[in-house]
Amino acid sequence: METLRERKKQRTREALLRAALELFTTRGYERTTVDDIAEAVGVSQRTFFRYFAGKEEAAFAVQDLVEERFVAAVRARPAGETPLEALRHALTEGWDTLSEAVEDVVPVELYLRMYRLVESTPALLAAHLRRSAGTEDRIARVLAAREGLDVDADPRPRIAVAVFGGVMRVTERQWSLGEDFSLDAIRALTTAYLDQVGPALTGDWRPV
Amino acid sequence: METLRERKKQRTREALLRAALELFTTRGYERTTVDDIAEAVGVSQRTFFRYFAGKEEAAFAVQDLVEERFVAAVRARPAGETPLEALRHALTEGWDTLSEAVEDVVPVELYLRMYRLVESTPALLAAHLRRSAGTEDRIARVLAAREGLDVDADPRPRIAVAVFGGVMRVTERQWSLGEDFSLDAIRALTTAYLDQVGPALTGDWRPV
DNA sequence: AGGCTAGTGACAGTCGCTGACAATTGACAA
DNA sequence: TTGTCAATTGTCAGCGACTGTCACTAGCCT
Repeated sequence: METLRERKKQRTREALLRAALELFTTRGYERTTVDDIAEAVGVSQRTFFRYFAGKEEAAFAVQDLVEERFVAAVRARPAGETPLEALRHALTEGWDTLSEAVEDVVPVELYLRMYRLVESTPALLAAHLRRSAGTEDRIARVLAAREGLDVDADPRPRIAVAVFGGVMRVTERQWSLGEDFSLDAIRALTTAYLDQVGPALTGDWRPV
Repeated sequence: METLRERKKQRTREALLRAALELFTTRGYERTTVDDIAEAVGVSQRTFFRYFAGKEEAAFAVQDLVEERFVAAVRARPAGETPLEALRHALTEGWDTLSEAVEDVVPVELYLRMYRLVESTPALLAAHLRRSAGTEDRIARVLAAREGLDVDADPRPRIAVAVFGGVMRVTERQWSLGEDFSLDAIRALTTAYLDQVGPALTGDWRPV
């Protein structure tokens, strides 16, 4: 029971988002102007900026959704799990249900193409890393709360999350450089790399 | 035995850099225009862009130097050390000799003020994280070479560096939020946090 | 039906940044 | 010294991201 106005706004936003991602992933991020996006949807440039604070925000609108789900998933993990277990399970669980969640907004395939584009576009990579830092901060707070610690007094929550996040970034990069751009591929890579944290911190890196 | 032209260029670049950092740290990064910097030095805006690719490059010119030294330090570490030992020692060694290295270009105090500004300026933080990612990549290659591994086949070098880098970012953040902005403070924080990696990855976070 | 207001377009302006061209200034040989 | 060449710089024009302003239109509500 929503008003016509709201439906119209929703549709405009969705059209802008989809057009933006489509243009970004085909033509490239830098080579896509805001005017291009606005024109593709048939609105003025000014209207684009009323829906998105900038190109960047449009580029990460879906990613926002995904990360929000991840934070929620961590929060929902049973208290019996250790922090790292909670992170890991929340993550794999997130991959499992990602398709349905994303598909509500844009085709998953478009999201994955965008995800790859981020790695190869310096401006987007920078934005992504900064946003990840923000998400990591929130997760550190969740973990600290789970364990009854003060996140500002005890560095362990932040460090654990930073380590986890670091591995995820390596994973993303490797995935985007590979040839299998499926969800299964990134899921497999994720677990494989998380298993390598222990060995990586060990002194002896005997060739495998 | 350098020509007058070269000396003049050197002085212009130095003046631009110093003016930029001074303005950034007093007025703020976003609130400083390139015209401001150029005018402070008495050159045209176009000339600024002939010395620096953009505001960002000026902001990180000193940091470039510092990171370059760090990479070199890692490369110079004795082969007997484990990868993590090498990183840690290169880092603390870097702090020890930072003043002399930086002071050749700008006052250390200015550099440290800039370093703090990065944490509180989203645009700079994003740029910093992207640049750090680049540095981490280079270090991963150095470590892989040290251990005779293929950095693209074995994920351990990248993971180890990502973990190390993650801890460093947490350290930087905490330092910039604290009250002691001395080099000693950041050095102490660095070693303290690195010692927390083990405990942070452990399951039980019993309140201290 | 008519007033109210959210949403939009049109316009002007700022700032980062780039290309092109002309003017200047140091380098170097005659 | 002077003239030539090349490097450095300033000026100007223009693009793209983004913002403020204001008038206008279209949905909402009585």
